[in-house]
Amino acid sequence: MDAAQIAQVRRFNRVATERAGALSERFLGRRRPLGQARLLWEIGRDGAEVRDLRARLGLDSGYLSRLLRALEGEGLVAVRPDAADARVRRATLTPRGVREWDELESRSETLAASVLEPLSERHERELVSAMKTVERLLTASLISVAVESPRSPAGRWCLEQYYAELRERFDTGFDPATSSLPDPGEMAPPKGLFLLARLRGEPVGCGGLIVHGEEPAEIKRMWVAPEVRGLGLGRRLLSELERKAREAGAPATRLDTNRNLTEAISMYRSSGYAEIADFNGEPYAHHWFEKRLPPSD
Amino acid sequence: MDAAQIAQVRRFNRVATERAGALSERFLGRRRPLGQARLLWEIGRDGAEVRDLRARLGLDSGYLSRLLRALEGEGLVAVRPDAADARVRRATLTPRGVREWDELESRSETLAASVLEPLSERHERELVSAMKTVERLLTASLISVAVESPRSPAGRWCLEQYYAELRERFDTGFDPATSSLPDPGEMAPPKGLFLLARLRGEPVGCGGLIVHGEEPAEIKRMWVAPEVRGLGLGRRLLSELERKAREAGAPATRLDTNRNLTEAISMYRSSGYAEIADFNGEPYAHHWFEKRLPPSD
DNA sequence: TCCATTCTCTGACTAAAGTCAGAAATATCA
DNA sequence: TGATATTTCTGACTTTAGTCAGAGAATGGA
Repeated sequence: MDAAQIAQVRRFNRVATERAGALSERFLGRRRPLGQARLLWEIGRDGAEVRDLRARLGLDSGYLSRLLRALEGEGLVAVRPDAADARVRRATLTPRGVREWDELESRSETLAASVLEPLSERHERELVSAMKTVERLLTASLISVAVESPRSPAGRWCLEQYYAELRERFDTGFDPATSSLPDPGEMAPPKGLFLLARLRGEPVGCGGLIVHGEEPAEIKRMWVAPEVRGLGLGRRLLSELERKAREAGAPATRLDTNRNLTEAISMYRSSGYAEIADFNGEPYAHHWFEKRLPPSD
Repeated sequence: MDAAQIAQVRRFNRVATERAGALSERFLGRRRPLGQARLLWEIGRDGAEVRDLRARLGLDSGYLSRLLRALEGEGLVAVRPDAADARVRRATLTPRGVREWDELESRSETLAASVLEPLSERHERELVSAMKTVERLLTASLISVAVESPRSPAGRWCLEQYYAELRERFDTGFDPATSSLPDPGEMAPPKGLFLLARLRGEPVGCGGLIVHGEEPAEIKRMWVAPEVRGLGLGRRLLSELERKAREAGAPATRLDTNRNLTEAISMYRSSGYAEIADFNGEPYAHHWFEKRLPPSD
């Protein structure tokens, strides 16, 4: 990452912000304040719970309440208590609100079209394909990886997804109880740790590490959500776990895997893992890998 | 331009705006209001005239004045009358203001670096190159083309740039008086028209058309500023002029050019122009071209 | 020299956005 | 059942952003 690359990112930010400015003018184009327009948009055709809106837009509850009253006053929105939990309230669009929403939608579409309109067909295709790349990789860079507890709701959810995928992909199905997989508690200090990847707050991947003192550390339960595959998250989790293992003084990392997880196997090989003999007797595994770690400094 | 392309542009807008949001938080990160921070940034290390700031930021003069007073009050900015014209005032940063500006600069750099930081080297290169493409083509799509008077300040400026370039590139130099180039007045209704291309308000290209009734119309003084070459503006101007000629009932468009303007010649050829005999006796020309126009409907 | 124009500033506003401290209703759990 | 937490709402604010009219100084051109 050199200065020229950073300068390019900054130039890009400037131009993209200029265009994004046009986007908020799309909202401002209506005579409605931006805050109200954004809220109307966020409620959407299907409606939304007020607490969700608060979280998504990051608004103060008092302020949000007032915005809702304003939209209600204009006959665009109706707010009713939730059937299941009467503390929670749901906002839905009235027929007039839906018309207004459609109008915003169509403005947004017109704006997008106006970006392509002045370009020749060749440049148009070139721009769309570059935008696709930028969107994909910008999304990748929005993913944060941090140590969390495997017992947290997000941690449990990822592990559940992981098991479900194994059940589906292994020839024999998969039952966590039969596997020699460690108890979640093992992936917590002092014996190990658990990394969780999040995109916009939602969990999208995980990976566990178990440290065995001077022996090689074990990498377990690496999982990446299907919607973010191909963005390099697997490799990122892997190298982060290796770093943590090195910091803990492990001379190497080891892992096992099933023959059906072909992408994982090729990622391990290309990340410097060499196949070794069965070291843990895991009944679901067909391959065992190890990577020597350079000493931490 | 199909629905899938438009959808991609919208997805891109969403993600890029999300990142751009981080950008305004960079400003908000300081405890200073966004408006003040933007102004401080825009004044820059070299200072700026107040009227320029007003134009660049698009602010009301009263509002700008108050923002300047606020920054002055904090000891970040000094405003002094311009030496040449005492109506104009220049804003410059005080040493403290420079420190503040450097802080914003470094925040912006850190933000840009944080976009690349989570990516592998391969993805990093891929992202930077896609950003470059997006920036280039988004800039192209920000260029507006409109009919203006060739006598307007912007029109004159473009023509002057055009002449200067011919002087430089023609083997024989160039003197508008010797050329059979038309008087600017001819490129105005009813005999013709003049197109001017602008990027963020600044003129970046032009092209004139002279209509000869039922005879082929003539295209004259096509010029594209060096900094926006390669973005398809020449072709855009050309096809717009052809459209105007067709609307005026011309059966064809004609033009002449000098042998040294090789990019122009190849653009004419690839746009459907065929070489014809000298039709106007222009002393500086070596090639004459014509393109038949399908009748307008 | 006078008149129109340019440029900046001040005073007097408004609207939008956001904050904070409770109150009230409902749900959850020991 | 009671204590605690969650969710939304209202009232009473502040700050930011922006508009508009007009004053006053300086300039440029007839």
